[in-house]
Amino acid sequence: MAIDTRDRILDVAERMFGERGFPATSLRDITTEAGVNVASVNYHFGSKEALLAEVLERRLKPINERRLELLDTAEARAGDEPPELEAVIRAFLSPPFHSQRVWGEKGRSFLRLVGRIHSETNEEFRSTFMKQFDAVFQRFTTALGRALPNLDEADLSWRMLFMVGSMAFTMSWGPTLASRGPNVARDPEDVLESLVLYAAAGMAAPAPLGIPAMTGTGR
Amino acid sequence: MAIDTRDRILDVAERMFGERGFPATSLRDITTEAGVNVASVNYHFGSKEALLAEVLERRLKPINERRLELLDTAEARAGDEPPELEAVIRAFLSPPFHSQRVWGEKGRSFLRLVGRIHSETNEEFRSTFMKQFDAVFQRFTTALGRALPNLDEADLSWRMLFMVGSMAFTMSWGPTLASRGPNVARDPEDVLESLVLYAAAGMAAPAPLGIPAMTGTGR
DNA sequence: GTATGATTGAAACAAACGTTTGAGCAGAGG
DNA sequence: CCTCTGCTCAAACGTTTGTTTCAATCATAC
Repeated sequence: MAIDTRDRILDVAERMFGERGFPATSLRDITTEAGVNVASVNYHFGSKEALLAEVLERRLKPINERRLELLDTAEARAGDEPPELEAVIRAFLSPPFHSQRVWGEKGRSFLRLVGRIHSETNEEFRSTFMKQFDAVFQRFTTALGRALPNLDEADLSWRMLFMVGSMAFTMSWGPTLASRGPNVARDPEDVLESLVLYAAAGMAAPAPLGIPAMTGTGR
Repeated sequence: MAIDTRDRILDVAERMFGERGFPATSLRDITTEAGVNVASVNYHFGSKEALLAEVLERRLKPINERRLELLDTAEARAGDEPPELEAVIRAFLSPPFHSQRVWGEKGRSFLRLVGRIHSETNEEFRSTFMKQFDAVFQRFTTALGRALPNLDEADLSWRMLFMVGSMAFTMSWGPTLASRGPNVARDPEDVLESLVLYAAAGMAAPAPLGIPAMTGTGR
């Protein structure tokens, strides 16, 4: 019957992990809904954690590749100059939101899952998982540092944390907020626009404390 | 022996929920570390979920009260004018960070827990839990709307989501980031300053799309 | 047609979970 | 003295967890 058991499991797992969270979803929940046997998870993936890893990688790999692509073009367009701040931010934020469009409902629950990953897996899983992002973070930190020369390493790191935070939180809570009613509901593409504007303005805020290196945009 | 079993359980639960997450922490983990019997949790709190609720309320109640206090003074200081944007934001963000100072290590793991709450409890728990925040959100949304008259309801809601996202994420990941080394480590009070600056700039960003009601970068 | 290797099925596994039980203990009030 | 109340304890409760087992089934190549 099953056209492809593997994919059926991946799809259902993605949705359920996103809706209920990883620890709260049992393998039997998944396999029952997918109409496959419990054993097939361990047969195809090895373990529940390995299933999660595969669910993530399947979607995240193209997202991160796209991020680097967009950053490449932004940097190429700037030539020797520092890349444009908003372009860098957009290169980082837009791929996951754009994927939401492409993947429809599936993509949406995946985004909620990504928003949750940071908080509901154990440390060792995260660290092995985060290696996928090392190259991405490295490149974007460098690019942001060039676009914002008045910020030191600490400022950059913390502001990137702020940005990733709004992104992750928006991914997991956006659907909930949007269900509040037509007054606040927004097209994902518009949410992205808002987020890019917000992050760009936040990034460009004057450096804190009394560490002005190039004090630019004063009040 | 136990001076106060209740408090011992609360303290250990707070730390472990913060470190490992709620679903990943078993009652036996908690009671073993606290040196008390497993049954005492159900005796004193009724259930594991009720324990979590009490852990949260114990710290969150004074935080939210303090938020409203600070907002009161900010609005009083402004008289009939809209309150100052940065003051409103600071009123919202500073109490949890300040509590980190007061409570030391305990407060820190609590902040991590708060950052996680949004993603690792089931929907019904969250909705009953979120009622504590309704009044706070209401007041702050109104205040922000007065300080930023060029934003409509949707803009305000989403930007508040962005702000809460950076806050929650910083709470749960700040300690990890700070452990990266002295180049990025920062005093909690300084992180708060960065976050306030970032959020204030993001909030004050021009309204997105083509919905300018009062177009302008500020007042 | 039959052999072969990949996949699925029902059932069982041990371990861990949150919760409950009921006996036992301490101290205060009468 | 006894009794009552608040609390702790070891043990067991019934589920559910992720994982394993092994026979049955499938598709494909010989």
